[in-house]
Amino acid sequence: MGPTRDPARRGRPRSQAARTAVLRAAADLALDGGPAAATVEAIAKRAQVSRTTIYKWWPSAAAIVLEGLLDTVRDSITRPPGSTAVEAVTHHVGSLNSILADPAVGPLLRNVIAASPADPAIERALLDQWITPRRAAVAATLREAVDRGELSADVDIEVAVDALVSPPYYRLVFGMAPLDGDAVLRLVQTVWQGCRR
Amino acid sequence: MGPTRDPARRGRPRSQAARTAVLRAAADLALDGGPAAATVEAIAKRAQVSRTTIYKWWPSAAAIVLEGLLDTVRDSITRPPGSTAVEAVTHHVGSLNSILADPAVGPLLRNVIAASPADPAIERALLDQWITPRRAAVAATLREAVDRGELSADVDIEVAVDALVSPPYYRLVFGMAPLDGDAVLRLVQTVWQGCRR
Amino acid sequence: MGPTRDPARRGRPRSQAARTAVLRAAADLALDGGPAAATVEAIAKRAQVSRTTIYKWWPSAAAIVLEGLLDTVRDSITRPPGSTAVEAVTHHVGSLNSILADPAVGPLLRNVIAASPADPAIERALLDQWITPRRAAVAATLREAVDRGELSADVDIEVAVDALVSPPYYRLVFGMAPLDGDAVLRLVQTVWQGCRR
Amino acid sequence: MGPTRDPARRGRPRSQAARTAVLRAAADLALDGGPAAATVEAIAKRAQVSRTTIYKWWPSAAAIVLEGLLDTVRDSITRPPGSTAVEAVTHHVGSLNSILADPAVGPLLRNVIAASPADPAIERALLDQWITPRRAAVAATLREAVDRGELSADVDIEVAVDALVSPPYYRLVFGMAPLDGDAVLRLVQTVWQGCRR
DNA sequence: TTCTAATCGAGACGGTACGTCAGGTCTTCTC
DNA sequence: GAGAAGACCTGACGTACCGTCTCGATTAGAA
Repeated sequence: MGPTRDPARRGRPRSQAARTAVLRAAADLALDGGPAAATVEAIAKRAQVSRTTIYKWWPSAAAIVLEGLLDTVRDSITRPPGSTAVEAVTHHVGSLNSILADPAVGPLLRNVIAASPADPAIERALLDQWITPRRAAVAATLREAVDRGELSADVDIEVAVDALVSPPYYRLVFGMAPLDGDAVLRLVQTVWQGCRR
Repeated sequence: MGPTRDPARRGRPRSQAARTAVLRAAADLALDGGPAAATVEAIAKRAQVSRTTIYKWWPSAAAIVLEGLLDTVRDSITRPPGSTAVEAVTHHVGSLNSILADPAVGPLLRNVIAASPADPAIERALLDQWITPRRAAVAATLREAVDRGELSADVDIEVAVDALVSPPYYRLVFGMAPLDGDAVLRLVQTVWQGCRR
Repeated sequence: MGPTRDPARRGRPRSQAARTAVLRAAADLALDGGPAAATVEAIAKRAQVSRTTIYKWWPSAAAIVLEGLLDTVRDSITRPPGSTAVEAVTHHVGSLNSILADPAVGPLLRNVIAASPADPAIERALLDQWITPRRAAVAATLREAVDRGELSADVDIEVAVDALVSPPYYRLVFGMAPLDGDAVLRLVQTVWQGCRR
Repeated sequence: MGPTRDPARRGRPRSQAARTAVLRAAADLALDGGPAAATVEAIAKRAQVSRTTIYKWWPSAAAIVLEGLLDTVRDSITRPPGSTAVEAVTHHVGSLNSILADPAVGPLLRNVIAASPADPAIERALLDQWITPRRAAVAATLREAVDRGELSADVDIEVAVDALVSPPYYRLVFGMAPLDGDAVLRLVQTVWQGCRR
């Protein structure tokens, strides 16, 4: 209930310019050069920031890319006001697919996913800050539909969520062409129908 | 009409012992140690094979792991004799899920997937030798069901395949718990129902 | 008008301990093992210094040996005070011969000479920092003797220098026994006499 | 005095074509590329000969270069008929200097010298087949002059030989310009005069 | 103002793995 | 039996990044 800002922060404050320069540089390098290009060394050089500073604030290059990623897609889980359950799901899967298909985002996420098996911290962050919230949003909508009787009571929500959201990731991680808008519609429709009886 | 043996193989023949030792070592290292442990250096040491020999036959550590992987799951795309279409699909998705959930296989595939964004050759091989044949098998079965009128004529086969096969991969790459047998059944059922009308 | 200390030296200062350890290790290895033993790898190991640090400061193993060599014989070109020209020349050739005959120096120089045809930088350094200053010292003394009328005016200084200094090198590079003190005396005497008329 | 050819040599005889091709290739490579270029690997490739064959007949690349060198300068120790001692010495030193100054020979010898500290066999061969015969020829001539009273009886033959022959080598191994004809004359004259009294 | 504390930039350092090159040794087939 | 072809192990190369470590320079609030 008191003021949350720390009143006793002495010393030189953290440079916001350095932070954004680093995030920007990491994204740029990763986008044209792949994961191999986004090394701490290269990021430091491009961001005009010393390596020491980077190591002070981030544990790895992948962590930088992930932080930049989460920054850009913050608040991307939305539900159109007044929408029905099926509309909401369609909107969610559609915007998820759009994000992953975005050439300025998808490759970055793919890089972070690639870093995750070697780095438990990345794996955790990815689950907690990316996967789980999105699954929860879809699951809530489905549960609502079940409650309203729109969907069968014995639907396995987790399985339904899997069927709805995994295709865009699957296509991303294997470098396949992303789903187009129609395909997303058909996907949702198919699963939705399958959940009615 | 002579025997099949190649008459013109000059020079010392390739050591099969070395090949298998390398594949074995790579798998072992990757399984307990993650992708970071399966370096060419470490593989060479563990397999008692020289680094140069490895570089002669494989372009990277990931390529070794992939080759070992493809070796172990060779001919894993099967269809139970006399099975109906839905049984065949269920069998396929179930065995795919089992493979990915196998603690001696899944992590290896996850590592290879992680290597793919940085290595176009790995990405290609993964698509051509892993993904495409499996998709084709499922797609053929679905098409057969459509032809027989078991499924609606306007089913989008690619979308249906996506919904059926992507969940196991999705759970693998994000380090989530794999689907259990029941979940696989429900997944297939849901999608199958969704494709009937 | 402050002290001579450099005010603008940023970053971690170079480790003198590492430098001397490397020079020492290189000399030791080269002395018992020959040029083949003094690899950068072996030097790094023996000096307890990382290979990268070595590559940061020296371009090759031979360069290290040469630097150590130049360190140990620094200021070895001296002229006894109050000496006549012939005494000075005798002293110079004698001490040159002693250096090359020194089992802790000669083999090192021989190694560096062996490296020179394959490495222009070594060849240059050898000429500029070893050969030329020594030739110049002898040439100056001879020229002085000519000026004083002790030697004939039409002496070819370069040829005389060659005759005086080359034998110790010749014996070193071919692995022959070095000249002893008497032989040096006779050598100088012979050439000196040959230069009087 | 029967035929010198061994009557009991069974199997395929050694290919002379291979031998000369190897010697030629080694010389060519060493001449434009320095010692680093004349590897067994490169020689085999250029000579169109298998590496195995080379290793069968020569112990190292330097040995090949040396053998080629000795082939080309065979019988180069001559004495002009009817020449006086001083003429003979002048001729010898002059032709030695010419050989070392020859751009098709000097660099090869320099390479072999460079290989000698790391290879006792090369060092031995160089002394036995190159240095010693030449020193012996000069020493014999000098001794003859002493016997005839042309030179002082207390001349140190070894020292005199050193002074006469070492300058060309010295200049070769350090990459200095070779002596020209006049310089050779003055060198011999100087030493000769110095040996008279 | 001066002190104190933190950040930042520069750069050296010990490591690990990379991918390559050459050296030798070997095994097999061909002439 | 000589030679060619080629696989193999060994060891060193020079490079790229890693993560850590000194330093000095900078920038703030606190004394």
